[in-house]
Amino acid sequence: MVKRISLKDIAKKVGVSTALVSYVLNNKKEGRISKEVAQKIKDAAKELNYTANQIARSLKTNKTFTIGLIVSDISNPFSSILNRIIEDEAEKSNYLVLSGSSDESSDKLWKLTRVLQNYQVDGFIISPAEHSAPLIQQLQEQNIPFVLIDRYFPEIKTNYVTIDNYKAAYEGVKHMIENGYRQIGLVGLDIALFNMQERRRGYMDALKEHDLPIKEEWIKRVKREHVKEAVPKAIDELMALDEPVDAVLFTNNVVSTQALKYINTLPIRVPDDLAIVSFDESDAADLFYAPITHIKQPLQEMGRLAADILLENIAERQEIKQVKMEAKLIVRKSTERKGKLGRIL
Amino acid sequence: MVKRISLKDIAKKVGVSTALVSYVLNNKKEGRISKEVAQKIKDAAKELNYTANQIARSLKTNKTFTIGLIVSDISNPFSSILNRIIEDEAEKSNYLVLSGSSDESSDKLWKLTRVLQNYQVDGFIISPAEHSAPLIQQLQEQNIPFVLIDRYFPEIKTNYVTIDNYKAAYEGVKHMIENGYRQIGLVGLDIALFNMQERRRGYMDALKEHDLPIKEEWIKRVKREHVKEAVPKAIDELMALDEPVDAVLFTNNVVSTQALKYINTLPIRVPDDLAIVSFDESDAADLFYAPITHIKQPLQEMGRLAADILLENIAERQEIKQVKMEAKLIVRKSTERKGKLGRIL
DNA sequence: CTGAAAGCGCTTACAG
DNA sequence: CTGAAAGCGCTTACAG
Repeated sequence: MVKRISLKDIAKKVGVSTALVSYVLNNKKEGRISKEVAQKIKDAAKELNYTANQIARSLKTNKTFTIGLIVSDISNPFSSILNRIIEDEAEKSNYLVLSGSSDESSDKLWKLTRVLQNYQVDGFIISPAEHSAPLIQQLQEQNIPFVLIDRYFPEIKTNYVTIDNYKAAYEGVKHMIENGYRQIGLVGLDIALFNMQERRRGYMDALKEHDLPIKEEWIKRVKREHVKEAVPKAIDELMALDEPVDAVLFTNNVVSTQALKYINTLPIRVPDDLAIVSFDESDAADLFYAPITHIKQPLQEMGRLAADILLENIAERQEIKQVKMEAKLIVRKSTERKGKLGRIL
Repeated sequence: MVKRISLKDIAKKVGVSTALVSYVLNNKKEGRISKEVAQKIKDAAKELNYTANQIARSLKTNKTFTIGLIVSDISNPFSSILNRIIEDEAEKSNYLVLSGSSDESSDKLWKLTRVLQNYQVDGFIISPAEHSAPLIQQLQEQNIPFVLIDRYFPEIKTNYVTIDNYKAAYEGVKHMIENGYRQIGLVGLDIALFNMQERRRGYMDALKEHDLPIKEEWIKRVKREHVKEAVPKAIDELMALDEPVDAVLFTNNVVSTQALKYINTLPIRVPDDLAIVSFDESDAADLFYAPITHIKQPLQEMGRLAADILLENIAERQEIKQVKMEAKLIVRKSTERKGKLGRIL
């Protein structure tokens, strides 16, 4: 490495103190420093190609201009898109994003927050793993600025930005009911998170309020680590019932993508044999032979708002903000009115 | 924020110097410190829940245990998967990843390296933007440890990990020729990068060596900023020629996904009317009604190797390593032998 | 208008 | 076996 230029180098070159150099370069005490000296310092800095050592500055100021982003898996499109949005929003305020993946493990989440705290990040945006309520509670007690995104714990009073998962699921199921489907199943992740519970609750209430039966065997939960095998199995089971489902709600994008890939290989037709609504946009949902009706989360708004709330809280402690946005049901071919295709063919 | 515990707090509590605490907690001078004192210090650290301030440590040691990852767009699955792989590999050596997106702008790339250098990252993994050769050259001259990934500049001697893009494209096109396709087009990004050139060269050589004509109007380059409109337009043009193509190579995953979505809406059938080979895996390629034959890059190996090379270079300057891996052609329905389907139907 | 000095929280060469 | 001291590169309250 070439030796970095420090304040001292500039001070020596110009023949002033490092203090003066610091003031000038940070535009402090403007007007109280002679224009002439200030210009000399600025010229020297430019000439030497000086940039401040952010580490030294951070040690002194106790501020790093970094935020930690922790999601379940940064390679999941849902997360990587959020990452990019947050990166762009943070950049406007000269913040940098340090990201990490918890793999849905509260243990790993704990470690990550610990490591990132050692790096003195100014705050966190977290999509918490299951069973991580105690950790989140602890962060809250430590008065560390953070915003939860996508997921939150209703029993802990924290900042969060999410969608109304109950309503989103309810609307999706209601839409299928209105289009003539009656045996509606659900396939989701076997994760003890409030947003998943809410999606299930929305599903069940939609059925209930339309006087449709709720059957335990229509509700499938697959383990995150075994999505590849468990999703096909779940679908096979749903279709092999005495009373098979004629529609299904996928409550997660990973499940949905896996399911679509499998269904694509089966002799069942969508929507004739099976209508589908899934959470989240995806290339898979777009490219399935019958484009999938899906619940679109306002990622752009969510990411930006989460970043903004965090940055405000870093600047000055704010009141707790809890934001539930509306998801949008994008209706497409996978839920076309039951019987319609049949009649045409 | 709750006040962080420092070395001083522990030193005071135990009644020793901060130096001793530092030695014990870092397992330096083992055996030369009395077991009894060492234990006391460790107990106190645990009790006070001490973790080292990485910023202070970095200032002193000139080492941050962070690496900067700069790609074109971190929300592109190709990049976000690499990000995750690199994150996991780096974590094994207690490194953290700071990532950023250059948006294919050498200017933004320059800014990002600058900012990340101010944060004293120990090294970089970069997928360079077009026209960024001078910047890369400069990094090299500054003796900053870095590894290029996916893309590199043949005129600059740097570490890199990539695939043999020439061969990958050549094999893909050869495969289509062998399956009976003769009018083979190419749609790629209008980017002045060596890997894109190599893919075009592989495409052209495959045609040449099989005595097939190369027509300028069969080669389409679309602007990255206008993929959504430009890809459909390119495909329309290819199909509207007096001598339309009967096969096409998509040299980039973004182009390919966009193209598949559009082709899905057209009355042309794949592979009967149009055979397709595309670079990179994707859900879109999997879910297209005729699963797409594609060129699979060994992302796992590339990401890990890039991280390993970087970490070795951070530890101690190494000889320059230039790695070209083999991509794998995954043959599927989109390139089924020409006429085969026709005969069966 | 400018500078000397303290201090952020560590590490480490040196001395005893 | 242990500690005093210097120093990493900044910022800033204070003094003049």
